[in-house]
Amino acid sequence: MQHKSNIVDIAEKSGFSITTVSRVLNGKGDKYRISKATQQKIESIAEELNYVPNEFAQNLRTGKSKTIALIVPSLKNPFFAEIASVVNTEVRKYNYITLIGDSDDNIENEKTEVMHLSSRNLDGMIIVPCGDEWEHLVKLQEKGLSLICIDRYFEGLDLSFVSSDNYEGAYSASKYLIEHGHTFIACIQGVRHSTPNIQRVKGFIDAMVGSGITSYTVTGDAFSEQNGYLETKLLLQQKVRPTAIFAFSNTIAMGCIKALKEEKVKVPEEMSLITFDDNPYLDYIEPPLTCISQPVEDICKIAVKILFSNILEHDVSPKYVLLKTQLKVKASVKNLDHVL
Amino acid sequence: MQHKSNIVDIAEKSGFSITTVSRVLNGKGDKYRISKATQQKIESIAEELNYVPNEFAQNLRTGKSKTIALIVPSLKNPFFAEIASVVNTEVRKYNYITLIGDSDDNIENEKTEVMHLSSRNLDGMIIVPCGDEWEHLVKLQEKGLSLICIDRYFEGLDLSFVSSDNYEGAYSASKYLIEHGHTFIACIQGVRHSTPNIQRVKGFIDAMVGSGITSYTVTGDAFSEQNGYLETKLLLQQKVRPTAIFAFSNTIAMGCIKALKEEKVKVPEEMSLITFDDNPYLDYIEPPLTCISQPVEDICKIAVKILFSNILEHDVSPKYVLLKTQLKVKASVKNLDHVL
DNA sequence: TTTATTGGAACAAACGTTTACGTAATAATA
DNA sequence: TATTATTACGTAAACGTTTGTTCCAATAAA
Repeated sequence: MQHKSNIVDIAEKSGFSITTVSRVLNGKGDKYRISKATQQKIESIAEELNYVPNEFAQNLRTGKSKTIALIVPSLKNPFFAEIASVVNTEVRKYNYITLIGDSDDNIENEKTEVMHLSSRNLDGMIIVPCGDEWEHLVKLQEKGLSLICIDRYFEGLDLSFVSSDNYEGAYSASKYLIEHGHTFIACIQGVRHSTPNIQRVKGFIDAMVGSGITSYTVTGDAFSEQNGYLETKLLLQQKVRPTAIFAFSNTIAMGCIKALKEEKVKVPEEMSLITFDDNPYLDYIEPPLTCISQPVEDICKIAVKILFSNILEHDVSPKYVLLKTQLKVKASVKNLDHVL
Repeated sequence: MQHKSNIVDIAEKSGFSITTVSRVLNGKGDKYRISKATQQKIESIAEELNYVPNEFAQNLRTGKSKTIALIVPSLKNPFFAEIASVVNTEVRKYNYITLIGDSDDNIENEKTEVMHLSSRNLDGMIIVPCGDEWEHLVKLQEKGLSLICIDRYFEGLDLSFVSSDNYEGAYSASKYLIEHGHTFIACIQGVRHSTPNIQRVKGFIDAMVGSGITSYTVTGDAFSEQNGYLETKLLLQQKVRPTAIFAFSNTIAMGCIKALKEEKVKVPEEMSLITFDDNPYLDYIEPPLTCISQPVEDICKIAVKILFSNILEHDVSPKYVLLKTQLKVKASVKNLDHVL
C-alpha cells in the first residue's frame, strides 16, 4: 500500500506553503490572490501525486461532515427502497453522502439508529419516522441538526415535512369506489396515530359521509403485510361482507391478497381492492391493482432541496409540503352499477 | 446549539488527564491499570456531559474509518434492496457503518461510485459488480482495501466472492422443466460475460445436453425487465414456440410476464415460466412463479464475515464461496407429461 | 520622501482524538 | 537496605486539514 499523498507532500514538492496549497485546492486561489502560475503548478502536482483529500481531517477542522442520514422503516419495502435510491442520488449531487438506517418500523430501533448515526456529526437527516413519537426528533433539531420528515410526519411542530396529500388521496380513492357502486367498504389502516394515517382515515370517512354511505368500517393498526392479512381474514368472517377493501399501503394490500387467495375470493369479481402506494410489481399481480400513486421521486427531491437550503443557506423556517397523489386505475375494482 | 462535550471537558471536570479519560472511554482502563474508582468517575462524568466521541478525530488519528461501502446495481431492485438491508444490519453489529452506492448497472457509474466512496477512507467494500470489468477493483484491492464481491464475481482472480452456486441452480431449474416434459426451452440470460451468467448458461446447457434435448435457445443480454420483455416478444414470434422460458433474474421474469400478458399467452397453460431469484412479490403474481431461490441472507452474512476477518484479522487470503440454491416450486410450470 | 495599497504567500493555531513513552509512588524481592 | 516490579496515571506528539493573522515586496498615491 503506497503512501497516500497529502497537502504537505504537495507543499514540499511545489515549494509553496501548506496554506497556499490548501487554498488552491479548495478553489480559493483567486480569493486569496494566488497567481495563476502558482495555482496551475500546485494543481498539476496534486494530480500527479494522485492527491485525495482526507475527509476526516477536513471534517475535523471544519466541523462539517458532508454527510446526511436517511432513516426508513424498512429497506426491504420497495416503497422505501425507492426513497432510499432517490435520496441517495439527489444527495450525491451536492457532493454529500447518505448514511442509511433501518428502523424496522420500531420506535426503539428508530431511536437507536438516530443516536448511532448522529454520532457521525451529521449535517442533516431525512427520516420516515415510525409515526409514534417525535420528542427525540425535536431534540435533535434543537441541537442544531437540519431535519426533515418525509412520507410520515407530525403536525403542529416546527418540523419540516414533505409528504403526499393523504387526505385527498384517500378521498379520491374512496370516491372512486363509491362511484363504482360500492356501498359497503372496509378500509384497513396503518399505524393509527401517524399523521398520514389520520389524514387517510379522514379522507375516507369524509368521502363516505359525503356520499351518504353509512356502512363502512375502519380496522387494522400497522403498515404491514400481516396486518392486511389478519384484518382481511376477519372481514371475510363477517356475515355481511364488504364489497370493497381499501388498503392503506402496498404491504397491507399484499396481506389482503394473500388472505383473499386463501379464502378463494376472486378479485375483483367478489371483492374489489384499492391500495395506497404504487410499485412496479403491482402491475404483475393478477389483477393489476388499482392504486393511489404517490409522487415518491418528487417527495424526495423536494425534501433534499429543503434540507440543503437549511444546511447551506441556514434557512431554518419549517416547510410543510403536501403533494398531490394520482389515482392509477388498473383492474382490481369492479363496477357494481353495471352488474344488473 | 449547546457546546458538544469532548474528552478535554471530561478531563477537566474529573481532574484526570486526557489520556486517562481516553483510555477509560475506550475500554482500555484495565489494560492500563486505571483504578476502578477512576474509571467509574470518568464514565459517570462522560454520561453526565452526554459525551459522544468525535469520529472524525478518532478516524484521523487511527486511520480507520469504521466505514465500509456497498455498491449494488440498483437499489430499486428488491433483490439488491434486500442485500442492502442485510449487509447494513450485519455491518452495524461490528459498530461499523455502511455507505451505499448505486451503479445503475453501468460500469462507468460503478467506477465513479468506487472512486467517490473510496475517498472516504473506507475500511472495506462489498460490491455487486456490473460484471463487465474488474481492473478497477483489483487496483483498489492492491491499494490495501479489503474487498469482496457478492452475487456477481470474477473467476481466476485473488478477489474474494460469495455467491450462489449458479451452475447447480440453473441445472436443477432446467432439469425440473425437463422432468415436466418440456423439450423446447428458451432461456433468457443476463449480462453475457458475467460469471454467474456464464455458470447459469453452462448449467442450462449441460442439463439440456445431458437429457438429450437439442431444441433449446439462449438469448438476451441484460438482467433487465426490458431485456425480458423484448426477448419474450421475439420468442413468441417464432413459428414453433418453446413450451417453457427460463428467466435468469426476477427482473427478466417481470419482462417476460409483461410480454406474455400482452400477447395473451397464459401461464402456465400455454407457456411455463421459471426464474432465478425469489422475492416476496413473486407469490402474489398469478400464477406464483416457480423459482430458484438464492440464500441472500446467508450470502450477505458470510460476505460480511469474510470482509471483517480481512479488516480485523488481516486474513487476506482470497475466499471463494458458493452457496446452494433452492428450487421453490410454485405454480408457473405445467407438467406436459400428464397432458395427453 | 513618506504613507497607503495591493498582490502573493507564509505562520501557526486549532479541530478532538490516540498512543509511544514517560514518571512517581508504593510494594515486593533479594 | 538497595533493587526491581507493579500500580496508576501523565506528557506531548501526531493525524491532515483550514483559516485568522501576519509578512514582505512592489507599486501607487500623497
